[in-house]
Amino acid sequence: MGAQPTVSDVADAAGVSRQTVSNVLNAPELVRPATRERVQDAIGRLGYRPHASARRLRTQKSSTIGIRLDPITQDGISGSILDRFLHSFTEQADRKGLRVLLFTADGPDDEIAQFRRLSDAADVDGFVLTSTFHGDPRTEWLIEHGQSFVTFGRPWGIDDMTDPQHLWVDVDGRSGLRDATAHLLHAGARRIAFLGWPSGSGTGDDRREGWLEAMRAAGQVPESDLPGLQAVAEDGVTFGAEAMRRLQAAAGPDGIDAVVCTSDSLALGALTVVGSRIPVIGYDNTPVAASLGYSSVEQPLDAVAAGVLELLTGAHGGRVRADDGVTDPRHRLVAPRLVVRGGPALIAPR
Amino acid sequence: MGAQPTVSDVADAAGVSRQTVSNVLNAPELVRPATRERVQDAIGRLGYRPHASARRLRTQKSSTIGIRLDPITQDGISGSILDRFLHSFTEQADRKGLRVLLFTADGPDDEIAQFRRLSDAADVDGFVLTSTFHGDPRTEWLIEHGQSFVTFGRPWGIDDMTDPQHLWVDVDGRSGLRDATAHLLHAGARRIAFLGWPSGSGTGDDRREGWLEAMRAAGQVPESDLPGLQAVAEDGVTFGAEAMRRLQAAAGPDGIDAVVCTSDSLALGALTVVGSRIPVIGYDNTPVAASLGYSSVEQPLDAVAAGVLELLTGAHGGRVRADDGVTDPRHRLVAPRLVVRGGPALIAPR
DNA sequence: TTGTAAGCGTTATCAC
DNA sequence: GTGATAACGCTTACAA
Repeated sequence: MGAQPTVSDVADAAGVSRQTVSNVLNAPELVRPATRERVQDAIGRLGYRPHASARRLRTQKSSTIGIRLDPITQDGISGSILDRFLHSFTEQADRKGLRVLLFTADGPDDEIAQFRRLSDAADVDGFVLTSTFHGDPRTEWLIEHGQSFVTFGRPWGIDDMTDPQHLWVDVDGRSGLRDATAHLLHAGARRIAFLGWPSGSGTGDDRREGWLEAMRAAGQVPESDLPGLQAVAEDGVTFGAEAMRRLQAAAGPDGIDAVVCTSDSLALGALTVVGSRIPVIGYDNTPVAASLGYSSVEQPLDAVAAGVLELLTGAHGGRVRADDGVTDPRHRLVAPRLVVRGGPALIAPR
Repeated sequence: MGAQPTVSDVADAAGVSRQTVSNVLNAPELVRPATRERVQDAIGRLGYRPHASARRLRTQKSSTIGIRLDPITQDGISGSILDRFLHSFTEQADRKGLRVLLFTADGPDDEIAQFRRLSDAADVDGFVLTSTFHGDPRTEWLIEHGQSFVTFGRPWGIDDMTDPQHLWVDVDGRSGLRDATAHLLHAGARRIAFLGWPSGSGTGDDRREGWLEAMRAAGQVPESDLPGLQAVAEDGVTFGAEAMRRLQAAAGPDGIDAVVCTSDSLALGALTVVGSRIPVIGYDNTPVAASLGYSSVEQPLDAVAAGVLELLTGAHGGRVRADDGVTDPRHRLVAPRLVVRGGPALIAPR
């Protein structure tokens, strides 16, 4: 390895000044083609690479995005969703010359402490937040402290959704569940149940709306029956199973023709109860849904990552944009896609 | 927010020189308590935080570890294992003042290109590699180029395992499967089958050895029957199901009492075939195993992360160590733990 | 114990 | 178009 060559070394090797080397790198058009070539050649020969920290110090830009790793969940199977987003985001960020720095935090307050730490130390130029929730204190702090950030997930407060300072990208869960429900209706199902999270979670309520809309549009079930076709549970396979049993008990003589869920975990729980007797559609299209063969609504994470990045850097790419100059739309709502599968693999009975 | 204060600002505020401020931060014992306190006070008042890039430039240390995000797998459910490791690693690294930088790569060659990019730019001081495999070109490159690194996973080449330049931490999969098999034997099972990956994968062969050892130690099944109690398949739920069927077909009249697998994906596949008729034990203790309630061998990822970090930084913590001065054991083999569960939730038949 | 001076590798400013 | 000079914020000799 030996010491890495510096601009000076390249300059000497090419017979030019340090400055010219820098220009070749950062403003090639200012440099005469012949010289440029000579410098490029020296760069290649010496294997020169700019020293990232030096450049960051000088330019006062870290070209680094901070992102918190979600806490690991116990009873869910959807951990891989952030994983996939992260993968896609890292890959795309890399192509724009941005690095992704990880951190962890115990709860929102700790996360805010981390924001402060990382931004004060000029370690990052901006943040990506995931799992936004109702009355999220994190975005407030970030706005107040002039930090660039984009959230994967809408702000769920009353007016927050149109706050020009809050850039966000989200998946249109409502349309996802509308599509899932419509698909089942089209396949002949009438009484389609909804299995979701307790209300108040924003995301969950939104998805529930999609089911409601589709059910009302179809008009196959009287409005008065709709409440009985819903059950809520915390996310998790066991909770899903439990809620499914409640649903069956409450369904009355007509029963249930199909189920749509707000997560693959709930769907899997439901499936452990109903098996392949009735179709169950999940949400997130996790590997588990794919493996077991049940339908699920897929979030287009590549598109989400691209949107987040675009909002963060400005459409033209490059470095993280300053606060001002935001002229593009400030949020993106991307449509999910229903992945239809035959039905779950059968786990043979005892 | 305004500009961040610098050492000079703190020095002025405390009525000392820049140098003294730096000493308070990096060598407090050199500074008289009274002055130290005055400086600390000014730091607190101004909210001073050292500029990370400036410090890194000066010290020629990035205090950053690079880690590649595994490619996302299609048919597997174990993606979350790296996820959990990453979480634990990031958290522990953070406590030692190390940052974790992410990158992605398409295959080993591309990953090596990334190594070069990140190390040439002095963006990272070292790497953590996951998913090592037979004849892994990555470690060779890293050694050759004097880069610090630790692998999660043993080197599987002939002599590589004792290569003093290759630090590694791994989970003792052999003992994991030995325990799993022993547990089943203890519970009364005799003919225990092994469902694993095609030989050559190091990790898989090692785990298979554990099963073999336990079976031979028990002596309940004649040696000549053992080959018939094995099936191999690529990792994945559907592959696992298929292999399980082959296993049943080949088992002969005595059948199979239980199955141990090299992954939760294979185990789930097997379960879709045998249901709860016979016990199946997986590997990785993924959320899916927990949710569905089948037993699995858990990798102690916190311990692995701690080991990796320790090897990377030296037992005393702090910064990433230089190449020389490695006196501690150069690898850690940590024992996994069998998590016993009642049996899989039943997916009702059609 | 504290202060002075130099330099880490880069880029921005301004002469030439 | 190219080159000297300064500065980004920090740490580390070395001198006081």
